[in-house]
Amino acid sequence: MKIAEVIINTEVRSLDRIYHYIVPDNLDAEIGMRAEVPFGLGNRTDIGYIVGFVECSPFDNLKRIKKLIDKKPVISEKGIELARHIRHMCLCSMSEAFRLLLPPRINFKFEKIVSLCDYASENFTPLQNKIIETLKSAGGKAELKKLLESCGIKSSSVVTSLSEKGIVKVTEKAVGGTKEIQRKKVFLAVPPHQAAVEEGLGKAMRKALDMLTEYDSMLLSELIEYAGCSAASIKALEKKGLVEVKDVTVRRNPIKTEYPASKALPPTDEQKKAIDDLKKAVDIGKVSEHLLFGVTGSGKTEVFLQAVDYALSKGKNAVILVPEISLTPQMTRRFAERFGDKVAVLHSGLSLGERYDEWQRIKNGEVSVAVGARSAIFAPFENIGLIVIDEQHEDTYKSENSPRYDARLVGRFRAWQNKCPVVYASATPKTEYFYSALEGKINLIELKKRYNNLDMPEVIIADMTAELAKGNRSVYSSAAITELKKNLQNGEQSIVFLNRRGFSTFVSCRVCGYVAKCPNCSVSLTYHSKNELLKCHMCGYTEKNPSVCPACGSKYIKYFGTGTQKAEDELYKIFPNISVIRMDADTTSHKFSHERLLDEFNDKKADVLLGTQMITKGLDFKNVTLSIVLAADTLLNTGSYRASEKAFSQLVQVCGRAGRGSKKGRCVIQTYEPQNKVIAYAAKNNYKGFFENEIKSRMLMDYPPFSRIVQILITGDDEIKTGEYGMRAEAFLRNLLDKREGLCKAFFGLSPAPVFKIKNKYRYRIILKTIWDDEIYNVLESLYNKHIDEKTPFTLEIDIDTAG
DNA sequence: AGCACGCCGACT
DNA sequence: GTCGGCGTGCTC
Repeated sequence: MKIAEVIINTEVRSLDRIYHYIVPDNLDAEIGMRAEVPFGLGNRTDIGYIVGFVECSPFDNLKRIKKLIDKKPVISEKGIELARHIRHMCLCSMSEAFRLLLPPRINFKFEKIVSLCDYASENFTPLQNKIIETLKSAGGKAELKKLLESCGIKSSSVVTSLSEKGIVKVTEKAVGGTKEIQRKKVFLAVPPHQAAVEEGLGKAMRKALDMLTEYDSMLLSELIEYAGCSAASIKALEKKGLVEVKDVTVRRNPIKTEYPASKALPPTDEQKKAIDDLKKAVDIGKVSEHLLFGVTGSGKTEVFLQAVDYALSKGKNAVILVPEISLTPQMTRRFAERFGDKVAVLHSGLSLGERYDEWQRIKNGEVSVAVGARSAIFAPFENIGLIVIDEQHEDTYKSENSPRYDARLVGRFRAWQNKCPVVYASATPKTEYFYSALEGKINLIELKKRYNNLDMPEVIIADMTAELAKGNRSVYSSAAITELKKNLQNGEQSIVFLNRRGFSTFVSCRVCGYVAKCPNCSVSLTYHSKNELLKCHMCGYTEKNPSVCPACGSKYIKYFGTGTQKAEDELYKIFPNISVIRMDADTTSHKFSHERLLDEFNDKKADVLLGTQMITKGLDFKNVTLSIVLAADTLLNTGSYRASEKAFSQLVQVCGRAGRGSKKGRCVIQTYEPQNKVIAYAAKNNYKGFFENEIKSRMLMDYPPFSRIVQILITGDDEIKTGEYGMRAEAFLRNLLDKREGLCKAFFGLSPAPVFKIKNKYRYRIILKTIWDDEIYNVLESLYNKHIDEKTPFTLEIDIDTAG
């Protein structure tokens, strides 16, 4: 008898184990297929993943698989092995891990439908009567959950009793699955000039219409959000015949395939060595790790392209990860130019249908290269010859929601499975990785020269304390102003970069000190000038910007902080004729506005591009010769042990934006701390100097890679009870650690998390520092399993700083 | 989670 | 007695 080992697809962690099912003779079950199986006392139908077969089972009364969902396995055996690995590393369930390996929404659920049968009148209990009456008024059919809800009944035993008597019938219906999502889209129904002169519209309607004129068509939900109007306003516009609302399937073409084919460029000596190293690693048929350490503009992409080309020539596939693909269309473009329709693109900007299609193309072997963001590391290739992780220092490689996997570590595991090389590339590698490279655990490949031997930009550090002493109270240093003036005269473009952290815009009252705070989270609300709203960055709560102080009634309530807005205003004050494009969360909330603003800047429609983090990412403007960093010190001192590393990499990145064309670039870094070592090393683009300094301080402070930092986050609705549960978890953990001498180096017991309340949940944390050893995973697994077993109303999340 | 089983108070 | 609420324990 053939017995299948099955993992039930469920959110419930306590069901995360193998169940045995008899495979009926007529079914061709294979490992990696999904099946419909009866589960639980009521034998409800659930989806199960077949992960193996056994000859006999210690359980009697095995149930039988009902039917197979897939004709071919959706997950390979290597995929199952990968899921097990993810489960261990991320402390998640198998079905959560499987979800990462599959396109979104391919699984569905079964709903129970109750339908009324013909029956002879009987004496019914009041509740039974209520059910029958409700069913009658619903047309004889209703979904079980909704039926019980509308009758105000909590247990389903009444329905069971009716079903046993044959008065109702309970059936199952599959719901969900890979259906395209239909969304409402608003189109302009009249020519733009007519829309512009249309009269008799309210303020909200006018704004919505103007916005629509600008973009031609927008999703209804987006239009409502960005125009700050209501659905009623749009309805009114529709009634007037000015706009049309249609249902559309959201779909965009991921790659415009008409790119002209590109050929391999002749590599420089350094590039050639790098390419040869990787080719050898592909040939050797063993797992290997490489750190491609190359300054900006050293031609790393060309190295990837030629190494990938080689892997493909050996009949293998390749995976290329970029930090955030919607910000780096260049990468997709260059791969599409070189490999044409052999490339699949995967990222969050794709519609469900597109993602499903791309996944299928990979699975069916129609493509051999996958380029994408974090989740593309799960591209369902069977035979990988090369994995590339570009800009490997970026935080986006670690997932922020559960399962919190690190794509770099997943890449390493897949490289091990596929016996192939994995390449981490960066101009400013993560400290742990560079350390590993120096230790010889990772092969270090250096690209020291910039392509075409471009000079690195000249960097000026402006001491803002001295500026202040000289009486300059402006946001801009005199050096910045001088350099900007030069650029304006020469018709060259400039970039002004602000760190979001130093420039938040919260609203407060000058009279009583009231600060607008989120009612659900312990953070201040942020002001958005676009739609005059206050928004919470944690939970998305919004309210109207108050005109008088809600606490004291004063009119002197203003938004605070020198935001991007202020930096822009000051530019206009100093240079009245300057044209500036401002890019921040405020001006780019619309999906396409980001690309549009960048295109405008690229077309030289503005002198200055001013913005936050988002303007530093992989942009390549040839005419930019000056970049200015405001308040560089706010990048430091963030309290995280990774602050220096992050600040360094951002400063280097901003400097690198200047002088990518034929002209030499300049960069002005403004700071109140001009003697700061991190800034000094960044100014000289001296990574190795920075690294030496950083690794010493990491060793001194016992931070990674010399230790592991673990954070345990406990959240719950009730402030006191959550704290109490946290104390119990802490005691349990301490006990576990006591049994393993030498594992834990430091234990910081339960304390409120930095943001104590998010979405009305109270948050506590425990932090530990342990030795660099995998044993900690076992300890945390025990803690986690105990938490699951206890079935409390609290959540316990564990974050192991795995990078390294 | 979802479902059954079993215990117990309320109500005919 | 019977109905139905609620706590407990299991799911191959």
